[in-house]
Amino acid sequence: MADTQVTEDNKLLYYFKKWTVITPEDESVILSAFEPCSIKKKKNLLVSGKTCKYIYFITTGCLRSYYIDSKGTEHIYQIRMDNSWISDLESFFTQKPSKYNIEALENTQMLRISFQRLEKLYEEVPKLERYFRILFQKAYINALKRLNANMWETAMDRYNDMLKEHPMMFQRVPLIYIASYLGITPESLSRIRKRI
Amino acid sequence: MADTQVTEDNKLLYYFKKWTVITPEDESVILSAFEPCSIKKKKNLLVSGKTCKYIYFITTGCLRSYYIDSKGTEHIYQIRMDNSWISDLESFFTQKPSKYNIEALENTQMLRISFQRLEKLYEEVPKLERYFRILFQKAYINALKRLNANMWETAMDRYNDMLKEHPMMFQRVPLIYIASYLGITPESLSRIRKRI
DNA sequence: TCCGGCACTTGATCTATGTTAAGAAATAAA
DNA sequence: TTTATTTCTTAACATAGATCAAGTGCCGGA
Repeated sequence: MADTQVTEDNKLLYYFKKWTVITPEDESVILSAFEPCSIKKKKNLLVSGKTCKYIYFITTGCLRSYYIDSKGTEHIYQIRMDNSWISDLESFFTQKPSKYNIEALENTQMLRISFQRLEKLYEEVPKLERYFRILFQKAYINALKRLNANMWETAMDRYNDMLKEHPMMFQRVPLIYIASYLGITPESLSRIRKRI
Repeated sequence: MADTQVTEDNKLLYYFKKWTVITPEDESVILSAFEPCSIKKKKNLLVSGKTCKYIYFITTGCLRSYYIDSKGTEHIYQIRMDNSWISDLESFFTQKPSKYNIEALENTQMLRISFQRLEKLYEEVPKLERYFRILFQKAYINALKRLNANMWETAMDRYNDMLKEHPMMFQRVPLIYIASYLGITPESLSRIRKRI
């Protein structure tokens, strides 16, 4: 178990170090700010109406975030797997109730940090502002790409792009969720797959 | 003219100060890093194939960024007016050729900073990392909202949302551009407007 | 090991939006 | 003021993807 712990922590630091300089002293400050947590498959990490208290770095596992529209239909806007972040950022940063749900698609291990603790951590390790600045820059650019694809490309093109860029997802995530993430119905996705 | 200059600069600093602490010494460092520039209506700030060398803070004016698909159709992904930033961030941060064009819809005044100069400025005024971290956080959240709206709401709902959130745009931007920004054709927008 | 529900597929029909084409209104240019 | 160009509207028709409905296969829990 102790060994597993170390591996998880190293991956978090590994990503921090990709974009900013972290001293050995910073490392222990950072590690102590995050707390490990885990969730079983099909359980909820966040429920609509509650405030999102944490951002989570997924060490291993898979989660989806979605909202339920006025007709009761679920719409998935994120699917995240190992070594990425998940949260409802709007709720997290405003500390107001969320419209979204986050559910585990697999048993999942994470490292989490609360809003207050993160604000304190930015003061203790200002270099982290740089890491998160670059993280959000990239996330923003990706969101715009996905937006363009959804507005101007066919569902089939989006499906093929996803096959190329996230082949692992098709191994681990049911097609009904991938369909919703692509902005189409499971029936349409099924027809698209038949055509190939 | 000198007076105009001061007003412009104050607005830039005003936005920086909203989210981070800027000392008087920092102020002059920041102001000297940005260079004023302007562009006439219908002229291009960025042409597809060229690398985007600057990010621009619009002091007054209006610009659109768009790309041209394989069929030759223009698709607008950003319309920006006074006191906001415009650039092709992907090209800017990677310093590789852009797929996008940026064109002035009005005579526009801006403050610009190059990639190298911005990197240097981050070192001179590390607090700016915080400002841009928060800026990109918000931009990312907005991009996801726009994505959700485009995937799951009707064109009419998106039009009404835009009327509410950006009423000024309808005064200053032709409907053909707003239609493209909303992800529909001018004909569809025209029909939507007739129904109201 | 059997059952019940979830995941996936297929077909028929429907609908929002796109496409094509044309003309009116508004704005810019001459 | 006249002309040219861009913006906006309207109508007829086309289509991608949604909806509704039904059926198959599979996995996990009693």
